[in-house]
Amino acid sequence: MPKRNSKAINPRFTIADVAEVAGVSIPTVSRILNNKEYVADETRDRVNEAIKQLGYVPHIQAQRLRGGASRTIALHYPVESPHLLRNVVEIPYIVGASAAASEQEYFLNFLVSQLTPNTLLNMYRSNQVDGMILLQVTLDDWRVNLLRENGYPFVMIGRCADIANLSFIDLNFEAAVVSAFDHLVDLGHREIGFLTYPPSWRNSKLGPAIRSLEGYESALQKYNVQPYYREVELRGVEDGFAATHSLLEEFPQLTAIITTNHLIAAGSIKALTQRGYRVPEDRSVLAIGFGEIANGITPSLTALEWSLYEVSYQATLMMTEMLSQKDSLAQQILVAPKLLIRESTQAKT
Amino acid sequence: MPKRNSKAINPRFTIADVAEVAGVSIPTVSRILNNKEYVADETRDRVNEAIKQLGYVPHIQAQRLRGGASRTIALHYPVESPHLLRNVVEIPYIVGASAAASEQEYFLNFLVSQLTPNTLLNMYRSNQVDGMILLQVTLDDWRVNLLRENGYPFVMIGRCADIANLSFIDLNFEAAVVSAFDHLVDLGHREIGFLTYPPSWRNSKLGPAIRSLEGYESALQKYNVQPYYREVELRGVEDGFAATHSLLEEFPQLTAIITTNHLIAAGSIKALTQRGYRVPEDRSVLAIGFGEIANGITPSLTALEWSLYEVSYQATLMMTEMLSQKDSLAQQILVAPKLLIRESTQAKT
DNA sequence: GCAATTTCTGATAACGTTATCAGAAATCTA
DNA sequence: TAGATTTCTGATAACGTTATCAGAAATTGC
Repeated sequence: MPKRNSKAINPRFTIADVAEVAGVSIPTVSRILNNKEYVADETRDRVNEAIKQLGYVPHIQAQRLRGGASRTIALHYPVESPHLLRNVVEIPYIVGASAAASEQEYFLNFLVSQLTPNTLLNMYRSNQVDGMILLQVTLDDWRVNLLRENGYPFVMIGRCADIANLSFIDLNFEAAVVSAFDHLVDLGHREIGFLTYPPSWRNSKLGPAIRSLEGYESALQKYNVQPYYREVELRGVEDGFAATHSLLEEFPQLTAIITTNHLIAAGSIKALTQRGYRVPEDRSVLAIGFGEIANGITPSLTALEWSLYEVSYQATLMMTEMLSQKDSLAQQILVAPKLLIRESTQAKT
Repeated sequence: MPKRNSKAINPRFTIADVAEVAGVSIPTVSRILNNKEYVADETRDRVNEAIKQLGYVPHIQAQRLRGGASRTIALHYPVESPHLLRNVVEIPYIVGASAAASEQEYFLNFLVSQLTPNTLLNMYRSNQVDGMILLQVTLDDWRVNLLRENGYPFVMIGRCADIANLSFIDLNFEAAVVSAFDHLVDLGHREIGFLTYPPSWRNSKLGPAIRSLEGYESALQKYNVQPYYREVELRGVEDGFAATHSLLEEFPQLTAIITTNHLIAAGSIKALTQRGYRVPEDRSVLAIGFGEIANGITPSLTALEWSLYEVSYQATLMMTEMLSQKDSLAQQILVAPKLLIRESTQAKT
């Protein structure tokens, strides 16, 4: 038995130990580990036996030092105040990415910190990551510009304005808003209120905010209906509650409300109830978004929903494919939401 | 300007390039990078200038190969079917761990896959991680046993039965259940139903299930009240809905319900409403758990809540401390929940 | 049966960093 | 001022792996 690493309680064997036990040279062991050709069956068996006997596992940093790639992908979710993070809907993003990364034999680093341009570039320069998946992409996102300029691989969940040659997977918010109107107009509603993303999102050019409004414009034209809308902060139920009151104060004729967030919808329902309306008998509420909350609300929420797990799973596959085939073309995918009819919408009486 | 790495679009400079530009030797650059003593100020300035000029960043795999540690912590959250994962409450666990890891200059790998004993050990053996944070720890958890036997560092969120010399941070479920009774008995309730974790959790000896029941026993004794309880699956609102109906069918005298999950509480409220009770005027509902949903439910949920962000932040600090000081003692922390009085409980009339 | 080819194996160098050591230069001590 | 000490720097080796090359052994071709 070769000498053990005295620093650790448990032995850490190296390729040299395996070679010694099997009575071969180090490169021969390496060849067998990497399934190279030209190895005699008898030798292979003997080496594999030694590997098994020692419980040998290659030192991953050494492999990467020689090999170049770090086989690590980072998922960057920029959060200003992580400890205040309360909206809990995005975990499927992380789980989906983690699952896909594992399957492709990559590691997934999850990053919530605010990055500076330098720390972002250093992620690549230090070989810490091979590629990144960016969440919360704005229309003019400095991360995208910087990585594009420097030729570092990345995939967006969401997208920026200039998407030439960039890979992304995005939720189709335009289609979502139009579908929301489709459903409600089908049910006979014509006076429809819309609670959309806050001005801050629009000002920082976040995709959902911008494209929801574009979808809203299309829907208004398509059905020749009047605009009734508010831009709402997404901090929680209270914001939906206040905005719905404000909207109905000005436009009491509304018979349905569309929100871009489930909690906001919960606030709408609260406000409508307080004003003496029953949901869905008197007024309908339709949410665009995601999250288990849809079932927790009374009445449960009819919603246009996306599977965030699928989205980030796909994004991660796009990333690993991009890394394995250097010259692959940019992939651009838009995902339409699914209409899940629950209890909060009903035909206009 | 030294030669560039022709493989990359962008240059990757090494310590040798810096040394050449600054006109010093490689070890001198290394010394400056690592803030070692005995470097002339003039030399230091010249080298820093070169580093800045080249945008040099150390190759992280090379550092780790030489240094031994990988400065990576993995957060293991075992999920049987990741794509089916719907309960979205645990994201603060990930965010908290990620934030703490960044601050301590560690990387956080998030793992959802089911691990085998071998893959778990190989995480350490291959130097992929220095330590792990384990979620969903059972009372007799094979991961704990294996890592303990092999002397690999880990921290539990939750805990197993034999905690001698192990570090963990756990939610104090016993105290939570007792506090729940404190609050309701204070309000005059005596006939209190309890919806607790499913039998499967109890059978696989998951801590919350076991210790909630222990807290339940204490509370029953403390207030000399009768037990009325159901073990409930936690798939969603429907489970709470059905269990509450079942419980009230048998014990119509109940005036309050305690649940161990916010969605289950939402189901309880639905069932109570359907049976003609107003919440909180006629019946009270109190949840033990976490998540923004508490505000989304109508009426909003009075609850005993934990900050999962804080919990995983602390767990990660425990891990990094353990890694930096070899012989530190095991830390064991129990966190009591905070009572947040919202709308769903009220004095018995 | 001898050259040409294929199969197999090991020496050596390299990846980019840090640790160790030794020697040179500068400073201090008496 | 000579010796001792401190400050500074560079040569060299090492971390654990993979790639390249060359040479030995086995197989093939004519």
